[in-house]
Amino acid sequence: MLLSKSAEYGIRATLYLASLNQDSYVSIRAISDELDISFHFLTKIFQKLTQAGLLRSFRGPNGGVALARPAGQITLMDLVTAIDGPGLFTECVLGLPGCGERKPCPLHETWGLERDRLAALFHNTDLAAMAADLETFDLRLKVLTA
Amino acid sequence: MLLSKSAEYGIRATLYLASLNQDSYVSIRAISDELDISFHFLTKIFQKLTQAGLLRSFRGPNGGVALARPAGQITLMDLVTAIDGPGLFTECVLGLPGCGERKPCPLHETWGLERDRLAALFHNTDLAAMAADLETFDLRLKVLTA
DNA sequence: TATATTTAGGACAATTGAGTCTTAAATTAA
DNA sequence: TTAATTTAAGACTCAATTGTCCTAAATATA
Repeated sequence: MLLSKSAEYGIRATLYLASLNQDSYVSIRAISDELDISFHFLTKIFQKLTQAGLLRSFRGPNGGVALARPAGQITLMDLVTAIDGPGLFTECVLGLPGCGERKPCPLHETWGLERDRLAALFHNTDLAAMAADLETFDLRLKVLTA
Repeated sequence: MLLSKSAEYGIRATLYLASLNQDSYVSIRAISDELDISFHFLTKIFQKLTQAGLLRSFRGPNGGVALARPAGQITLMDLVTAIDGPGLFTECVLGLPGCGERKPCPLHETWGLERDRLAALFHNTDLAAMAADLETFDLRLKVLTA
């Protein structure tokens, strides 16, 4: 359980939105249908991303959501921290509230290195790169229908 | 949320047990008191570890729990998988059930490398090494009392 | 203006994780 | 045998996450 369900859905759906490469708004219903994610649940997740300034939204006919910036300027880190908060990259892996340089827990150093790598990975992976991989390698965003 | 609360508690408590370096059984009550972990909750966690063969337990006066093997032969990986299951090291980071080499999700390759590093870290860190660090660097297992 | 469309947002239900409590079973010692 | 100690195990409560539903607000179009 590295990411919450909300974060998983949010990443998949936003990446799908980016891959459409569309100028106009895309309705949440269309995305939730395509990716088999609950429409209402996805709406809430997108609201978070909109409030975080990662998406734009528009109500009414032909409304929907759109990336607020070019896909190359929205990173996995942006999405994860907007949805799950920064905890994964800041908190002690043993859950000790006061863990830090002064009084580290036994995993502080060793996990710190790994956590920084993970943070760098999330920071250096943007929607444009992922969308390009989607095309190049025929990757997928939804479970295969049986 | 890399690890569950149960896993956090389980690691802390088992490491504390190892650090005592005691031949006889140590009562769960003594450990839960020392680390400020709910006694009943910790009992459940230790039951899992006992059933997984990582701990021995003994009922009655002078009973308690003890490591089932030398501390050098119990790894973080043992503890985490016994408590949280293997999901962290096996499941798709986007939660796609069928994600694999044949039809990978966009993060499959990049997360796979990081996940393997994490798995290696957990696999290569054992209780003896951590207990030694505890002494050497005066690290801590419990929150500081105000 | 009236109607249809679509996001916003709150209330609510279901599920899971976290934590508590009680009783049973095993063991020791008086 | 009796009483005290301690883990085992199940029932139960509480809280957070996940998921559903309904109404309001904004917008476009007829």
